Amino acid sequence: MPVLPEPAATVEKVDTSYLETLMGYNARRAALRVIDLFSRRMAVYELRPVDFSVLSLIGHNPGITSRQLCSALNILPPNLVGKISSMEKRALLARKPHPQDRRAVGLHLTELGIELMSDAERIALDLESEATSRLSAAEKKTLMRLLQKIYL
Amino acid sequence: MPVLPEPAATVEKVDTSYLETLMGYNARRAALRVIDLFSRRMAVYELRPVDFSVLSLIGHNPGITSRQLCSALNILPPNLVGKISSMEKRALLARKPHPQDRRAVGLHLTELGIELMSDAERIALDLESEATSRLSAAEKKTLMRLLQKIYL
DNA sequence: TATTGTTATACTCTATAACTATA
DNA sequence: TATAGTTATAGAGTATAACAATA
Repeated sequence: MPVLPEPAATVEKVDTSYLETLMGYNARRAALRVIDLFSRRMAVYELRPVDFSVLSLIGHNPGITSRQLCSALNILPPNLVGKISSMEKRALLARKPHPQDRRAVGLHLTELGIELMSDAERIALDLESEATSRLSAAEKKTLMRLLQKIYL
Repeated sequence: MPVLPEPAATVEKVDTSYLETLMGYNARRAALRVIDLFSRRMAVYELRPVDFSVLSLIGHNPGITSRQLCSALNILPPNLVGKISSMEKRALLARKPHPQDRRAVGLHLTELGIELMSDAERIALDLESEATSRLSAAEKKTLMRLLQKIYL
């Protein structure tokens, strides 16, 4: 009977089953997948995911302040400043004096901003259904609801 | 009859309902929530989420190569080099010559690495159940399955 | 020729401290 | 004294190009 050589430690197929039991791992991988697709599709509009969220919230909440945006989107004020001024330079949004508080600034979409977001929201809808193409309508609804139970 | 002044555009409560219809938004917010918790709990071990994934895959796949790690975790080779050498300096992992391919390096956990990951995986389990405390066991299982249908 | 691992490097994202003007 | 917005800056994450050694 021949003596088999000690098998060398090599990995044929990587076993990821443990990581796949962790919610953090699954949520991160899924989020990155959708966001990568989003970034590629929105590149023509030069809108990153957070830019899109900011413009969308301004569009649906005319007069919203920077502070309110930061709270709603969980971003820090210093990191919003550059985005706002950049999008103001692109004439996508306008800053107006806040009627009650002279420290604050009310944010509004311009006509150009409204048009761009109209296109962008249509693109977003397409890319979302592409990213979730393997889920049924009921599964999508369930997934959204369960995700919101985590972060809301 | 008094003429009411034109109401100023101020936002009382921010309406986020549109964003909450987007999978990308929900997945990103939920992932960031779990990962923030993870980062804070793992700070004592100086393990970031990706470091944990790397050590975990090495632990469950002794002899795995950098290239295999990059493919499995969707990270780029140049961004793994620093992590590997840093964790080698901390004596958490060892690099051994690959038995068949002299270009490659097989990665293995040290005794110290095994002990640290044993603790870390226990912490991870705790923090995961904290992050998903509002979900039933069945909901957790469903959520994992649906997330995997997006990225796997 | 193609692949593994690596260096250098640039760009983006995120975080903290400190300032100003208003409340 | 506290808050809205801002500046400066440091650190972490992510991307591409190019190289040496080996397949």
